[in-house]
Amino acid sequence: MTEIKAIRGFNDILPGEIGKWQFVENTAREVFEGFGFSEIRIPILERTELFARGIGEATDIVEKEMYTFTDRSGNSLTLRPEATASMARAYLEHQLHSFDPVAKLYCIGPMFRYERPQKGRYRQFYQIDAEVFGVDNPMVDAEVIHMLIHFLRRVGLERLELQINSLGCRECRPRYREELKGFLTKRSFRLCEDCQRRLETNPLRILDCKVESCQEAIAGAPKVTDYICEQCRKHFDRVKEYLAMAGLSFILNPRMVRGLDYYTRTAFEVISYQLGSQNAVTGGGRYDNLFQEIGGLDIPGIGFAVGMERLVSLLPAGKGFVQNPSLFVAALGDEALKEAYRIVSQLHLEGIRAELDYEGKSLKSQMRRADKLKARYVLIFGEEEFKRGRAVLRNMETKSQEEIPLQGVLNTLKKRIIGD
RNA sequence: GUGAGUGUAGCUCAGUUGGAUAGAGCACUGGGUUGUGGCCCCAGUGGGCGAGGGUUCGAGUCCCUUCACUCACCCCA
Repeated sequence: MTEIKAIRGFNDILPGEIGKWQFVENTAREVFEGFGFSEIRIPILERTELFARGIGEATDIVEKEMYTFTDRSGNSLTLRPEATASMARAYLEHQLHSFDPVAKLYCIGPMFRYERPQKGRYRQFYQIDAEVFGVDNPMVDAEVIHMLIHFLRRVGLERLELQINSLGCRECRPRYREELKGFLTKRSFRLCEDCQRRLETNPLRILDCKVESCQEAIAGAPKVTDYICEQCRKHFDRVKEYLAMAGLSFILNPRMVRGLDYYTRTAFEVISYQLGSQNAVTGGGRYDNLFQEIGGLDIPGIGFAVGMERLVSLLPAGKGFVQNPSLFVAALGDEALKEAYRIVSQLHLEGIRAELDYEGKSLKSQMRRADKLKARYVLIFGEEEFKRGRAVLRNMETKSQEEIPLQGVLNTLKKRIIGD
């Protein structure tokens, strides 16, 4: 029998680290709700077409990274590679705009992309998504970014860098694209192999190529922000203004490019230099064309996705996320063990973490286990005391112990455990 | 999809120019204290060296193939 292991890029999150995940999720819920967002849960499977149209046929995600299969009735389905398209679909399908044109939604859950795993990148990975549909006012751009930064601070992350850029709209971006292409074509002999190809497929991507010779070739290249139209320029100026009003500092990165087709105007990323090569903890932006691609209505949107495993990996180690038992009951002898079981069961009903040894091992080994589990108290429940109607309660930290009567043990224990 | 690195007990690793029953520390179990933890001491369980093939009298050590993991590229959270 060969051992069955989890498939490539799919990881288990074990009890030792789950505390961090719960902490991050709880903080996100609290912060986002405070900013007026509501949770939405969407399916993990969608019709392939939703992503193909929403994200863009020519993107890497759609071209080579989707988990797509045909179900038993012949429909092409895809495990969601991101949440935004599904959230937009849900918004349209249930006509949420008829309740209020502005919808502030967030969603937490796994995404799937068939990529080669590496540090900070897995085939199943978790994202926290927040989106605002229905407003294109720059004030919302700033508000969303403000919420994001506030969330990251609440989670305890320091030394992060907020980068912003404007990608222009469908009117002005093509102009810039041509301009850039023209500039780079003259210097194409200095570009790496990948960038030679990108010159045709996606010239903007060349801007953040890491190859040195490419960086040199890019020097002096036209900047997006110099080519965007009047409306886009105004929009971007207001975003910066509102960000400043919120007291946020940011770095303008005219070379930041987003890989999904639907992004327009504001784009942003939060970078950590403590991560590996995949250093974006979160990324997002405005997408005023997405809705038209998938449904027809002209609804603007803006949002971001936080990469949970990247975020969790930045959290300080330890920090009391592990839950330890409050009480360990060490019983000796069958009768005492039965009584111990009764007591522990009662404590569980009160929500008190209590453990006992089921195997009837020696007191020494039970004490060892209690110590290993870092139990605060041990109730020693031997046959002698049991006959006398008493038990010994030991405080594992102070090493002091006292004899308590069996009558009313539950109350005594509750008082001791909850009391301090 | 491409490239590089790694693959020996649950974990971290050591295994000399291929040589005799594969090691250490930690962890685990038991004992030293016939009913008491974390330190210490003693003992024990546990792998046949990712898998398959080859070279050889003999391979964890050499060659080939394959798989897995890691990091990086592409791209993204």
